[in-house]
Amino acid sequence: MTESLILKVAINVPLTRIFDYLPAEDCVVRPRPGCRVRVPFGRRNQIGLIIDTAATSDLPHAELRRAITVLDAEPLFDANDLWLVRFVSDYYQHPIGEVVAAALPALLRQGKPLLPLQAALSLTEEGAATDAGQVAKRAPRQAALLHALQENTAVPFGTLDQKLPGWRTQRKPLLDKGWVRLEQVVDIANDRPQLSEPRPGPTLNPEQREALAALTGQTGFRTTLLDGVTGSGKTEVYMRVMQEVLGAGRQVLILVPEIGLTSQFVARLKERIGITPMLLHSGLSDSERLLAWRSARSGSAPLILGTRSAVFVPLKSPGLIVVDEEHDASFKQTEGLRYSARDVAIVRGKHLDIPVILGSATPSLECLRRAEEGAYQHLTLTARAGGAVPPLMRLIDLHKHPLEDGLSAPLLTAIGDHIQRGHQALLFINRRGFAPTLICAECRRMAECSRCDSRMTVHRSSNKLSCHHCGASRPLDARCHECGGSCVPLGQGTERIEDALRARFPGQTITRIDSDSTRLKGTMDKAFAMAMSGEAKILVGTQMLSKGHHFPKLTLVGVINADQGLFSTDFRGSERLAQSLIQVAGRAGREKQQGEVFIQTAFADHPFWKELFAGGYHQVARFALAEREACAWPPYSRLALLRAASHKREHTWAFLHAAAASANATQLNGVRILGPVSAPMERKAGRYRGQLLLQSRDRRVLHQLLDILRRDLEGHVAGRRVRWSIDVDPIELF
DNA sequence: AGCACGCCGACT
DNA sequence: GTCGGCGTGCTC
Repeated sequence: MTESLILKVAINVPLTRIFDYLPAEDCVVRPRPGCRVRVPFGRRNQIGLIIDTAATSDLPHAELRRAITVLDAEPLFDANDLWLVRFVSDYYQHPIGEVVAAALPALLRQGKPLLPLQAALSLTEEGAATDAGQVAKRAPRQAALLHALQENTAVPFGTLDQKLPGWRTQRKPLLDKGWVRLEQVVDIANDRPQLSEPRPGPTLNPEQREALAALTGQTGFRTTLLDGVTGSGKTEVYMRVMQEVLGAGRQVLILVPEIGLTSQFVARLKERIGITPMLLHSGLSDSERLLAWRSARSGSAPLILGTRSAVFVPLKSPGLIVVDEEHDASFKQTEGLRYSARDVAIVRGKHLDIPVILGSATPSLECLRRAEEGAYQHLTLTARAGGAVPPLMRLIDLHKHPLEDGLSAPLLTAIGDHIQRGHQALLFINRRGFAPTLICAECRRMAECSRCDSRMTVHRSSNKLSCHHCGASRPLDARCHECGGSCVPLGQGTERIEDALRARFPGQTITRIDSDSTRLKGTMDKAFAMAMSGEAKILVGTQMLSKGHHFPKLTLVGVINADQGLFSTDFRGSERLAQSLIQVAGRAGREKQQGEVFIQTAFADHPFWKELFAGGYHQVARFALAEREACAWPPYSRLALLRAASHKREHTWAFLHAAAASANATQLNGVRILGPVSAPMERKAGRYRGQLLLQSRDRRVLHQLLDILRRDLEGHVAGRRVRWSIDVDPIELF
């Protein structure tokens, strides 16, 4: 009889192909799609995932090798999960094996069992026949162990540790007597959800009630954009919808941009819904991650809260996906598999036929546009809960108010006022370190990174120059390398602003929060605790401070420098700037106190400010959308970016020209091929970088081109000398 | 990615 | 005479 079963296996290698195998010889476990298999691959063994089974292979039978073993009795991924893996691989032009790897916890990737085996002890027949009472006279502790084993077939070591501390010393004697034997049992981990008493929620305002009404009773797929200003009670609306879904016995998956935002969400869910969500993020150990993944898959976790990669977690009975802070760039992975968790969530929701809710105070233009088209349900919350008033925003024109150490007089006065009233002030500056660069006072040469086309940042706490692009660092130059002149720091960073504030507000507690000050474990929690309690009077920080956190005593926000955002080379510049300003402004004054926001700019007559002050974020968004439509930028077109980097500039260019030629040769209508061009910071970490931008109004044509282009490039010799990647729906163009 | 094969430079 | 450099090729 001819062999008829072929396994289509995804292997974690950067190859687009799926590999065909014959089933293992000793087919104890039936190989089914979604199960892992150990297979011979080249000269080594690899763990792969069976994506599909088939009757035939494109390869002659003789060239197929046989799988070694099937590792899972039950598939890890069901048909829907496998569909998603394939979709993501196709859409993002990424090897399917690497997509599987992104979707699996590390331990499963390494071939560990889904349910870990635990060492256990059980009685032998001899042991069972032994009279424990007799033994107790001479060896009471041995008898106690025998007794503990009496009831069960096999008792895991962990259980014995709890029931009979010190039992381990009796293990060897009993083994020697042949009364007990060692076994391996499946560890039935305690993955029941932690339940607590839910607290009733606040009374909803009319807008919230309306939003809730539009969301309830809906089980099929629909994407809803919940567009609500900071403090409008979006979370309360989510939670009511979640309660409904959970009540129907289905699971809820919540995605948040960063680990830092999970803890407060956890607290609220625990309090309001009475379920401690299962966490799934990069801060977990491998075994914690596996546990969380497993309970999502088995359905024992009703509520799963995770960051980006949690979008792939298998769910037994999915009922709802919520993406909080939908606009946040962290949802897009910027290396390797460059997926957008928000977009994958929507596609997954559609495939599973369940609702997806996207929440934001500053929705991405992509989502606003989809809502405008009617593709998404658009629900708006404009009223702040508890009658809070929106913060007062004002511009400080730096031509009228010169800077002293980065701070203008009106801002300094405001800081003084607010802290005198017992409130807090937050100074926002998107540059960590002491100063953006070091300059020679004589010849005006700036300290440059030797591996990148960039300046090095001055860090005073460590007395070093460091490059924020490649991580290189060296001691501060005392004298200019060129002319021997003395060097001075140029510009402002968080450290320098902190220093300036200390000099001006002596005796006040000032806390700096950026990735340098919070690097040590525990320092971040401590800094945030000081900020929350109001103990710290002045907070200085980067983006880190602006996301999600609620500081009850904060009434003043100062934006030190908004101008880099005004002249961004990226077409998303104004969207980004508006988002980060609104997000940071949202930190000011939540309860009864009205907040104030001061923005320092040297370009007070830039049209951006007129839009922002006239109509807030949504006005900026309207203008930006009109601009994008005129230039056919997303969301009015789709983009894909081919990036390349190599140590030799000519290799990068040769590759990109070959790529452009290949793209042109497809003769596909409706795709614009822009470039190749070099990246604005051409050299980074010693590599010369360049790119080719592909743009089309028709997603399908763009993908047709990408399919061809990728295949061409994979076979091209020029591709072997460079690092290249395709970024579908890039969010950073340069 | 890994791993082997292969063909040219400085060393026990 | 070899050890080892990384270019090239291949993985069902």
